[in-house]
Amino acid sequence: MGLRERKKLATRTALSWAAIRLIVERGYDGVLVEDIATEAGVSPRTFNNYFSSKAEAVASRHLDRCLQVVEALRERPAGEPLWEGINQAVMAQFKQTLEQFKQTAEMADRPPRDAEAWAAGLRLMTAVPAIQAETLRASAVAETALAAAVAARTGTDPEADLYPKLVAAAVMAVNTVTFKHFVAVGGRLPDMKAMLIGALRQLAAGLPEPPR
Amino acid sequence: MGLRERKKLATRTALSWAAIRLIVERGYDGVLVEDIATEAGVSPRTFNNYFSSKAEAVASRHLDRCLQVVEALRERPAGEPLWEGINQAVMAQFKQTLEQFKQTAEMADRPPRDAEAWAAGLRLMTAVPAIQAETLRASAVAETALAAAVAARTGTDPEADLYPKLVAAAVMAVNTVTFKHFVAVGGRLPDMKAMLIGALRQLAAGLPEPPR
DNA sequence: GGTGAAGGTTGCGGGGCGCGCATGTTTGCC
DNA sequence: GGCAAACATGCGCGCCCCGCAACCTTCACC
Repeated sequence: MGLRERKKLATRTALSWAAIRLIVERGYDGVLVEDIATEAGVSPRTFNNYFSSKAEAVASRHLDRCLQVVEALRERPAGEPLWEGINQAVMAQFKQTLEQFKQTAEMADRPPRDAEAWAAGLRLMTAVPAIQAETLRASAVAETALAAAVAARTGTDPEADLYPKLVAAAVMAVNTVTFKHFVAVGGRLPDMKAMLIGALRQLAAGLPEPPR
Repeated sequence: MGLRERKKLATRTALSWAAIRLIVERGYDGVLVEDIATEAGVSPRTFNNYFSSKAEAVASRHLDRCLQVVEALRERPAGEPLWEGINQAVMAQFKQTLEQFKQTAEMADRPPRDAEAWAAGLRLMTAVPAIQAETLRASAVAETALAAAVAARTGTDPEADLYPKLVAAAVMAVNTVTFKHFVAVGGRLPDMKAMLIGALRQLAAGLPEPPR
């Protein structure tokens, strides 16, 4: 990867993190595009070369995370059963989310005792309609890619067949629900891993009636 | 329902239809909020008393449709199996969507031969990022309501239990996929009904591997 | 029916946003 | 080393969204 592309990626990431940090701290309306650009060390005009709105900048991290799941699935051994591969891909990315979460807190230069304030800000941020909308759109984009990966793995047609789309939608749904819960509990995860696995298993097995 | 509320609802609906009609005809950027307001017979300022963006006005019809599914499920007899109720609720609303679709075309005052132009406009409209995002958010809102309905029906906890959320997410996913296909084929529906039912059945039964 | 309170609509004004365009600067390639 | 493409930036404009204040309609209670 050339210098050019690396720089672009760095700028993009910096803008996205800056947007998240500032908005978590000051609230969505308390942050101008100008602030984000300044924080990332570029001009305000440049912000809109990368993102077409504040919300998109925020959701961009989410999009990247989701696309990594797709990447992970594509790299699982070909002979592996579909749902085993999905399990592994999702779990791998889940661990990485934890890393990122810690990084975020560190990047915000916060002592651990402010963790609750950070979590509260996160909750507030995810409650903003525009951010919800853009985050969901990111999920939808990733879902399409995931469906393609599932189709490739199961030998189905990504356009004509319903199965890969259904699987993709179901997996993304689990991802979304889990992420919401993650934010709701403020980043502390009691048995979230088990929850993720359990949800995926339920999906694969079907949902005829509530467990137990 | 008093006169006041009826008027409000009428204005809201009129604004939403006007937004859809104009945008399908002229494209998203070819329509100003002012145009929509004029079309609906209110002042531009009033538009933003009902919707906080053009995209939200468009998605509002989708939201209403989704919430009707929830309503329909709530009105199914209590003893009925969950997935039977879901099937009926979804199918009932699907029929209504057809009605609405015809109505839309009629409201646009178009002879049937312009159906392709209308469909093309629709496709264009649904490709606009802001509209995609807002539509997905509407789905998410409805999903929450659906989860609550499922919880009520299955005696599970809408907050703590994962099952109702998973069911809701899965059903909404089917709805979304179907709607996309609906738009993709331009409103002509070969065996979409069977497709819907089949998808719902697959979900209930589980997705361990592709059918056949 | 009359009347006050609540709820809606509208015009005005302003800050912010998103983007097209033109210009200067950096990167990649030969 | 030099050229072309890609990128960052400044400028400017039109639109959007919303707060505010004034006016008008509906509703409930008398």
